[in-house]
Amino acid sequence: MAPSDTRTQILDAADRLFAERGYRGTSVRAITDLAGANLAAVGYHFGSKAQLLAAVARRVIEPINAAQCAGLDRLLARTPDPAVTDLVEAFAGPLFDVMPAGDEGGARTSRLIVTILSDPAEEVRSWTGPAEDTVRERYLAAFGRALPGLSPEELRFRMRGILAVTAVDRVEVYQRPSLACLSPGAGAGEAARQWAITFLTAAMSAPPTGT
Amino acid sequence: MAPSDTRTQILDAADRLFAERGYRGTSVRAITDLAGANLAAVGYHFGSKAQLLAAVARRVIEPINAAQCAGLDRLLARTPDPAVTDLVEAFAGPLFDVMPAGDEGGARTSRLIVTILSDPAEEVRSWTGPAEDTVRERYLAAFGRALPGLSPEELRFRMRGILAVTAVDRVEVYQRPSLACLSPGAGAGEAARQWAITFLTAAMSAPPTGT
DNA sequence: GTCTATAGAACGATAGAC
DNA sequence: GTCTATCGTTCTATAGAC
Repeated sequence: MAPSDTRTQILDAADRLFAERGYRGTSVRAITDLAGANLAAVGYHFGSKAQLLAAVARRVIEPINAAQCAGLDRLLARTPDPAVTDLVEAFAGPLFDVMPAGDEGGARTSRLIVTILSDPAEEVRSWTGPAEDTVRERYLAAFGRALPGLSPEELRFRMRGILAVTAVDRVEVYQRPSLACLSPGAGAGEAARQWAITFLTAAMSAPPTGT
Repeated sequence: MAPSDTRTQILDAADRLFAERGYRGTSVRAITDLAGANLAAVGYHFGSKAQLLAAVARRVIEPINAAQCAGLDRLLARTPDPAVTDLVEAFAGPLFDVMPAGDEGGARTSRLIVTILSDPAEEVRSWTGPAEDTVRERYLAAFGRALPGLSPEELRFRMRGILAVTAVDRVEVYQRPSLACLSPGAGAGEAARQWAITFLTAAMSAPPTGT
């Protein structure tokens, strides 16, 4: 129950190693070594390596979903038809907020998310629940009201664009800091957040593509 | 030398399997089986599994780079300061053109690219050459002239956005066709291409983010 | 250039003592 | 809940015959 629980230690170690080396690139032995636990502890607490990944994925995704949901609720309490820029901020913002450990931690978490989402293995994709789809559908409806005239297909394309821009940006910053062109000091993460909102608000607000 | 060369057969099989299962999820045995070759042939022709990946990566990336480069040359031959939308199309277009095998082949190639780019292993990242950076720098300069007032950092952020949107969109279409919301018939790929140009032109043209 | 055979190492999972 | 020990599998790489 304490935060230094073996189970929690394993989750923390797996979070870090899956992000840094990918799912297949991380052995159970590496995780338990980093966690200071025994090899058999993963089997005992999680059942298998794949179920450990599912637990890690849920732990990182759920707060993001909750924040996205709460943000939309807050907007809708003010007005039934929020502006595009507010929807963008409410949806993309939580992706910049993940992890309290500052810039490196946040980028590592984004790295973890992309690692999970981009792994083709069935094993890696089986953690997903219905909550993510619910949130996305709610935003889809809100964006649809804010952008009448946009076909559902093109709207969905643009929603994917939001995810792509937020996730990939932070991954690159983490993987190749020399290319980041961000001063490593404070504010870099905040700058990227504002750039993303500018970029995505303009993109979402574009007139529908003509036939 | 013939197209049914063992070496080429192995490259084709590796291209497909790396895209479908990732680098670590693909064994050399699976590749040689699909290629109708012997297990030892990979060692003989490429030296190692990692060097085979490098050959696969170069084979798929180089035509894209060449097309991006040629597209920029064509624009610059007309005017020294091309419009943002033309730059977007010249840069992103080749990412939609990859592979002649139609929509499925193109999406699989995009999947391969994302698999390669998102794999954290050093082994997987070592294929890269200086050509990609050169093309990107040339576009960066052209976009910089078309978008004065944008800081180099924000411009670079936006360039990453282009890559993110084009790559992730096609990956999702390939991984989860049920979510694609594209009619599987002809024109789906072309629609996505146009949507991307609309989306990205608006995003790139956004006014600079204020401090 | 192609093949067989195998070395040598790492992996995930688990049985069973404590 | 934690540990040791190990089983059975799979992997890449390569030596050496043809």
